Amino acid sequence: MKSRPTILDVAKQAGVSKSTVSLVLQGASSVKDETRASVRKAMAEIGYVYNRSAATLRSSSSGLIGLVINDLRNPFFTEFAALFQMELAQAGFATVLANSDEDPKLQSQMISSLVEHGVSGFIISPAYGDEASTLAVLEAANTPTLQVFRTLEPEGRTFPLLAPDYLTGGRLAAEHLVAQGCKKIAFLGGLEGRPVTRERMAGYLSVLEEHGHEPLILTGQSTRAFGKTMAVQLRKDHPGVDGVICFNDLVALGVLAACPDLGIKAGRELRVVGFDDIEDGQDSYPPLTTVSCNIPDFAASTARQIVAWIKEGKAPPPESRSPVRLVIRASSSD
Amino acid sequence: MKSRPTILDVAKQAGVSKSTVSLVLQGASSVKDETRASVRKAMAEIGYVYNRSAATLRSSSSGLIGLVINDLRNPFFTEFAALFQMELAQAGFATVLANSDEDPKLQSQMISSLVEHGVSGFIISPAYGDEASTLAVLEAANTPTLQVFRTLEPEGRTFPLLAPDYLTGGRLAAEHLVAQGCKKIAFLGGLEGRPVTRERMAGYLSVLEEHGHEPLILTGQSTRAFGKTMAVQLRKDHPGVDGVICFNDLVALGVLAACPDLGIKAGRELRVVGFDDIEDGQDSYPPLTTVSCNIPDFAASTARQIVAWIKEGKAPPPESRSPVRLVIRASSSD
DNA sequence: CTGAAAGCGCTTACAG
DNA sequence: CTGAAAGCGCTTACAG
Repeated sequence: MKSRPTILDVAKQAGVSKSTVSLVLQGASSVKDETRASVRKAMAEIGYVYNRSAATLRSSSSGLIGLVINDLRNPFFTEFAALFQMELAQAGFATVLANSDEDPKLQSQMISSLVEHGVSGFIISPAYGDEASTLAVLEAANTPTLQVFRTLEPEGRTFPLLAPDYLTGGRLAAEHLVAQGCKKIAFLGGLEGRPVTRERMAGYLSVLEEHGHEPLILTGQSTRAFGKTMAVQLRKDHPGVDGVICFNDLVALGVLAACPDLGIKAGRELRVVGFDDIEDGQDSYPPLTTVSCNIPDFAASTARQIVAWIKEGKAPPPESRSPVRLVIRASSSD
Repeated sequence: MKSRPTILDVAKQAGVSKSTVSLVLQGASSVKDETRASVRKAMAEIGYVYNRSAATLRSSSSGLIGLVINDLRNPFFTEFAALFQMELAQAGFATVLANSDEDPKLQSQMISSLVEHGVSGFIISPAYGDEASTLAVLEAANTPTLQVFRTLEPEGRTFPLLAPDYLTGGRLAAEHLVAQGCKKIAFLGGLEGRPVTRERMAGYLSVLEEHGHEPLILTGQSTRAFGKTMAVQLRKDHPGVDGVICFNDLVALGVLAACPDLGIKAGRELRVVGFDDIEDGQDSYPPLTTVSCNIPDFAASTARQIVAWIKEGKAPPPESRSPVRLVIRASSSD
């Protein structure tokens, strides 16, 4: 492992001073094209590799962005993470990943580690619990920080929140089921009392009230397994239910998977709507009607905003909501 | 944004020299317990944050590991990435993520960027194509590099490969279907000629030959959509097929999703086996029989090996295969 | 067990 | 447009 060439080596090779090399590296417009070219050529010749640690130390900007996700195994977050990382790479930033796995202790630890690495910004879809400590670490970091999808601060906002318009999503889903003629519509999944659950549910509740329908709410884990269990329970305890709005697609896919064994025709006897529009829903049986949050746009917009904040100091507004839309498939309209 | 305290500030606060602070930071055993305690206390008092860029510059070890994945949206890889990241965090390393999205150009670019950030090691599940250029960038990095799941170097090995024993997996799947009484077993999905496809298929082929069965191979994309299409095509062109081994679970889930509309009873008339054991397969209808690669163990072992290589210079053997096992569920044994 | 000094590879003013 | 000098915050020998 011989040590890598430095800008001094490049300078020598190109016959200029190291300042000039540094300027070329930073893309400064003040360097003559000719000089720039010869510097670039020298770099290629000796296999120069930019050392960001050195640059970071001097300029205190690492080009690293910390992405902290509460549950990376949920395809919804994965899709976001993958797209966000790629957007960021385009803008010249690398993404340091941390999966907090819904564990606030782990979350604080990982954030601290990212701070040591000098990340220039944070994107966090936070795990709930021990909010004060997480917020304290983040605040101490004193670096642009965006909350996405969820917030640790239901009241007031230290860190701007970017989230889909969950409430409208809940409304769209409920209106659709009412329009399909459903008489008894249940809301399934979502942890009680969480802001996201509350918002999605609020949309559902307001529509039901407008139409004089009785609501039925069964909160719980947001997993396939919970969806399966609930399908069984609905059949047993609430046979009248003819439509369900699920907290997310995983729950909905669980419901759909349980239907055949229960002899329920999903999409006819039981109309099912999910939330998130993960890829799996396109190929389930039957294909899943769902509220799409348009993750590709959301990821691109998140990347743009954190980069703008870092580069130009423009903090986004305390809260922005991105549009959602209903994607109608056979699970609700057979 | 006032600048952060440095070890000098800590030293002043604690009344020791900055070397001592540095030694405490590194956990050197030569520092008196009492001194160590007072240094730690000083750090807490003034809110000191370790600056890794500075440490990296001097010691040329960043504590960053680059994870380059060909398709992060595939749940199989996501699960690996999430678990690997968490293992690594335990060992004091942060994970920088790059999704190459099966694009070799992007892959080279992202690797270069990670090299600039001074990653101490690479884990790569490579995208195929333009192998020479990817390998060149990696080689120039001159840092511990492990290939996982796939290799860019079918012959010889510059970078050790860690992969599940795909061949045995293919055999287990085929033997199981033969034991279930299947007479005509097809192999679905996997891109033609890729090493991973070849290995899984080889296991299948050898078992079929042992039993005097005719093989039927339909390669293609490894997606749910492909599985759905193939189910239709099987019904039309190869109605005799009573068992399928799919390249991965996504293909298998696609086949299962298509069965109801085709009037096929999956698990009886058509026995389906997948590969990977992603979570979704537990809750599909019917639950999916599959070859498990035991990702939690695999991720932990990968983390251990890269850390050992970095810290102790122990490179793993050129190739190691981890055990697989068949998980039998209703999709093949109703 | 602790201190003083040098240096990692850049960027940043400041001259010219 | 280019050079010489200082400094970012650590770690690393080397003395004591």
